[in-house]
Order: sequence, then structure tokens, then C-alpha cells
Amino acid sequence: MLTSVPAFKRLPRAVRERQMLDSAARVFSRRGYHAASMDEIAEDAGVSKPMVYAYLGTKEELFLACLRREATRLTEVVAGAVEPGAPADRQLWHGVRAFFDVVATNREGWTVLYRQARGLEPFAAELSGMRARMVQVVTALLSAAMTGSGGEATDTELEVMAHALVGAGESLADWMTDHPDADPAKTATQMMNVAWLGADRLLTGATWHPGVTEAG
Amino acid sequence: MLTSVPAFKRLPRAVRERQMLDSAARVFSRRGYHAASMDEIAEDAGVSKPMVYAYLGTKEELFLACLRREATRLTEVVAGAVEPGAPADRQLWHGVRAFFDVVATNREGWTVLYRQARGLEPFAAELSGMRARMVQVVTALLSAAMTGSGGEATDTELEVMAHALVGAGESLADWMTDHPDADPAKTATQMMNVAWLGADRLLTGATWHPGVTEAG
DNA sequence: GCGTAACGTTACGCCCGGGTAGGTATGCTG
DNA sequence: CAGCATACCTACCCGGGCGTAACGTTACGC
Repeated sequence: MLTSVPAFKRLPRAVRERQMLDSAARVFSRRGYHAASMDEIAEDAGVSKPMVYAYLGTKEELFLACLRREATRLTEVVAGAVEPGAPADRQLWHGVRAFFDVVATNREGWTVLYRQARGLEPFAAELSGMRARMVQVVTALLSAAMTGSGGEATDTELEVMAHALVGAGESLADWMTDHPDADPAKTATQMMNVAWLGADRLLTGATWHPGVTEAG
Repeated sequence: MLTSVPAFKRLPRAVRERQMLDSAARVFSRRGYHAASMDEIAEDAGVSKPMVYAYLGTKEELFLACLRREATRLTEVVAGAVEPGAPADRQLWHGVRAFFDVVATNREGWTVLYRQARGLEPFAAELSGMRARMVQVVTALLSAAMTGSGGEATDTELEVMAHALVGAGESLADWMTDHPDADPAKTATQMMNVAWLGADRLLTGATWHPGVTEAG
């Protein structure tokens, strides 16, 4: 009927893939994996369903693609935040801070995806892999901090400790997504307090605080 | 065709309901909510599908029933474990210990159900309700421990702290279900160590330990 | 200007699984 | 033994949603 106003169509593949991944993340996070339909994702991306299949493949592959993108984003940001030479608490601090910043920036996209993937059997492995890397990083950090501090703990003890810390972080990340007005930096500080000082000292009035003034 | 060997059938309603709930929990935990089919649940219970619908209602209602049963079991056990008069660390210890015992006993049933319910929109509310009660309990405990200890923290600060603790506990519970040979009591102790003493003191060799010998 | 390949669409096949209609056996009460 | 409620089954309907076949259309090289 009309050749006029093809408007904004016929985009190169790379761009469309980005759009589709964005839409997918959005819809998956809103609806959850199963409730999300490929039709809705396609519609959200302003494209028709077969396009999605042509570019990103099946629903499972699509979700996996989202997952990987977000996982690498998070791990890279966190990994990039630690400065190797610094003392243990400062390293931990920078990691924690970066983590909460990413989550706060990505609320819609990230934490909900993260909440999704656990327990969905095809994806649990992927997520737990990422989690394992996180735990590994923290374990290494703790191990390094211990040498020369006179402490002694087995590898598994350190690992358990790391699991507790990571779990605490995730929990606070969840809490943050439910409280959009919460300040990431403040939350990160509180996380450091409980993780580093422990409940005991915290309750008797001790506080940990970032030593140098932080930007933002 | 045969009136012989009616064998083990025709059980009273209450018994069948228990069986069905058990089967449902088992299948839901194995497959996840969506992948679990009512047919499989019925088969696992040794009964045909319409029976399940007759007794427990729709799939959603069935899952909710499982959820509530496990949630109340957990909260009651934990709540029953704390002894009001005791010092804060011992109260926390007993709660933590009870929590890990329940999880360890129920691996198959519980934690996986718990992993399931987050992010499944119809059920997230239920779960977060239970979680909120847990946080509330811990917050109250912390608040009580603080008065007379010279510390001062706002309510939300305590709440955040409680969230971190609960998250750490959940994380270790997950870890335990993936390591079936782990000892609940030992895990609970390690949890106490990191939660109560903090990473700092732990790494320098300090340890917390249950004061009196525990049964088991 | 014309072939061809990439971009894009409409419409459909089809299976899986939630939910139900209608019918059968068994035990209890008189 | 008549009647009735309860426990239980076989067989079916039907919709939603994944994945695809077959078909247009715009750009770009030659």
C-alpha cells in the first residue's frame, strides 16, 4: 500500500541483536522465564518473532545469552574494582562497593534475572558457575589477608566464610532492589560493617568506615 | 475384571493428602515448579490426577500448600529454639543451629522449594513474607542485644544487618544442600563465627565456640 | 537496472500439560 | 440388603505458546 515512511526499520544485525537482548532481559525480569512469551519479547523489541529465532535462537538460548551478558558485566566490574596491592579490608570494600553500584544501576535488568536463574534447571549450572567464581575471588582475598595475620583456617573453612559473605551481599542486593531509594554506597558500608567487624563489635558501638573520601 | 487384591487402597482423606503433599514437594523440588507436571505428582503419590485436584485443588494452590507447610515448619522450629533469657550470642546460636538442622534434615524437600519460590510471581509474596518474619526476629534480637551494650544504631541499620545475616544463613544452607556430607552443627558454628566475630578477627585467629557441649 | 542476499512478515502446525466430565468400586448405616 | 457417601479411575477437552514454512521488501554490488 505504501512505500512511504518505512520509517525506522531495516537495521543492521548487530543493532537488532542488542535491542532483542535488552527486550528479552526486560521481559524476562518482568514476567519470569516461563511466563515470558517469545511473542512479547519480539513485540517489545519492535520486531516479529521469527527474527528473534533467526538471530538469537530458541527461548532457552536467548535466556542464556541474557544471563551470560549480565554475568560477565557484573564479574568484570567487580574484578576491575579491586586494587591488588591494597590491604584486605580496602580490597573487600572496593569489590563490595562496585557490586552494589552495578546492582543499583541495573535493578530492573539484573537482580531479577539473578533471582530467576536459580532453580530453573537448565540455567542453574550457569549461575552457580558465576557464583563459584565470586566465592573463589573472596576466598583468595581472605586467604591472602590471613597469611601474616597469625590466623589459621583450612581451605574449606575459608570457602564457607566466603559463601556466607557472598550470601550476605546478595541478600542486601535483593533488599536494595526492593528499596529503590536506598543508597548503594551506604548499603555497601553497612555490608562491610557486619562482614568485617561482626555483629558483636557492631552492637557495642564499633564502626568501620572507608578511609579516604569516595567520589559520589 | 478383578475384585481380588484391592491391596493397599482406599485410604482416608487425611492420609492421602499427606502423601500427595509429600509427593508434590518431592517432584517440585526435583523438577522445579513449571517442569513439574500434575501427572507426575499424581503418579508419585500412587493416585490418579483427579484425586489431586479433588483434595488439594489447582496446581498453584498445591504448590502454595507445600510452601506454607514447609515455611511454618521452619519458622516454628527456629522460633522454638531460642531461649528468651539467654545472652544474645547464645540466642543467635540456637536459632542458627536449629535452622541448619531443619535444612539438613529436609535437604530434598526444603531448600529446593525455597530456591524455587523466589521469582515465581504468584509465590514470591508468600516467601518474602516468611523471610520478613525471619528478619524481624533477628532484628529484635539484635536490638535487645544492643541496649545496655553502649551501641547505637537506627532501626533500619539493624534491619539491614539482619538482612545480611539471614542472607548469609541462606547461602550456607544452599551450600550445605550441595555438600550432603557437611555437618550441620559445624556449618552453624562457622556461620556464627563470621556473623558474630566478623572477618577481621576471624582471620587473626579468634574463634567463637558454643559454650556448653551440645547434644549430637 | 537487475540479481541476490540480508532484513523482515504473516500465518500456521503441533505438542504438552492443566483441568474436568462422567462412571465404578467399596465401605458404612439402617 | 438397600441406599448413600466417599474414595477412586479412564478418558477426554482445549488453550497457550514454542518453533517454522513460505512469502514480501529494501539495499547493494556490478
